[in-house]
Amino acid sequence: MAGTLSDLQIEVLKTLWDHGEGTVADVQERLKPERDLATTTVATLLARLVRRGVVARRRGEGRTYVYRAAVPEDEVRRSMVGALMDRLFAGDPAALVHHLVEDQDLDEATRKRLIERLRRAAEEDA
Amino acid sequence: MAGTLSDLQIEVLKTLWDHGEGTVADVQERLKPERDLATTTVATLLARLVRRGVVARRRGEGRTYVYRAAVPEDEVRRSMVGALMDRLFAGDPAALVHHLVEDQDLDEATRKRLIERLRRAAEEDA
DNA sequence: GCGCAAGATCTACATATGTAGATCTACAGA
DNA sequence: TCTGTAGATCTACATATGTAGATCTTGCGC
Repeated sequence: MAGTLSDLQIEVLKTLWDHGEGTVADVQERLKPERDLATTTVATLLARLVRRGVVARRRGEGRTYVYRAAVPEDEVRRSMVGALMDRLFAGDPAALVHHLVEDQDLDEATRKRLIERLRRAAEEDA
Repeated sequence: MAGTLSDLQIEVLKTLWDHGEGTVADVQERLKPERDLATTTVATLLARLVRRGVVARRRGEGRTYVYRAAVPEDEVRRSMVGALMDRLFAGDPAALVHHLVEDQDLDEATRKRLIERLRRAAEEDA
């Protein structure tokens, strides 16, 4: 139930998933390396995410609000990967894997590791 | 170089990939089962995609334009899967596969088939 | 040759997003 | 108590998208 989230929105959520809850200033700080946004911009982003229900907030020290993700990372992954599969791979996960191995432009090392992982995944299941 | 494409935009492209080039009317017709859009709406969508460079057009019979995809499906897949991997799986394809097997909500049959495919993919490589 | 209808293009509006200045408010320190 | 300021909220604007009515154009049938 995460709906579609934009790149930036996911980056914001990521800071919350990875570093736990945080104030507007915290989030701004964490995003800094990637994108240097004004404090108000970050505040707006968080406010919108709260309105959407994917982020929640509580009072912290003083008047400050402390934000936290209201949806777990897996759920967002599930929903977004699902959407992508539906749209581009007719909902077939195997097709996506196939694409990963065949068409995605992976360097040799990565490819090797991926195949290895696939083998393991396939085995440890069964 | 496909940038981000919306759901609807992909559906439009899909009609072109799957059925080959077509006029506005054709595309509208093909989209009908999914979304019943006005002719002008489809025309607008196509015009915008042309402006973006992902769709091209040529003159057909009379004054009609015939549209065709200007980017191949794999490229769009590559670019969109790549973006998703970067955003949600730190660019690690193995993590995405892991997610597919572990967290994606697949029914038993699909899961079985997927594992089988993984095994095959892993073997036929190496 | 002429008018009409089919198709192209223009204009328009709502919502979402990226971005941030302008304000408002209330807490901590003088 | 008064006030500066940190932090929250409001307002604003550009672009993208979903959607389609209003026009404009022109090839075709008569």
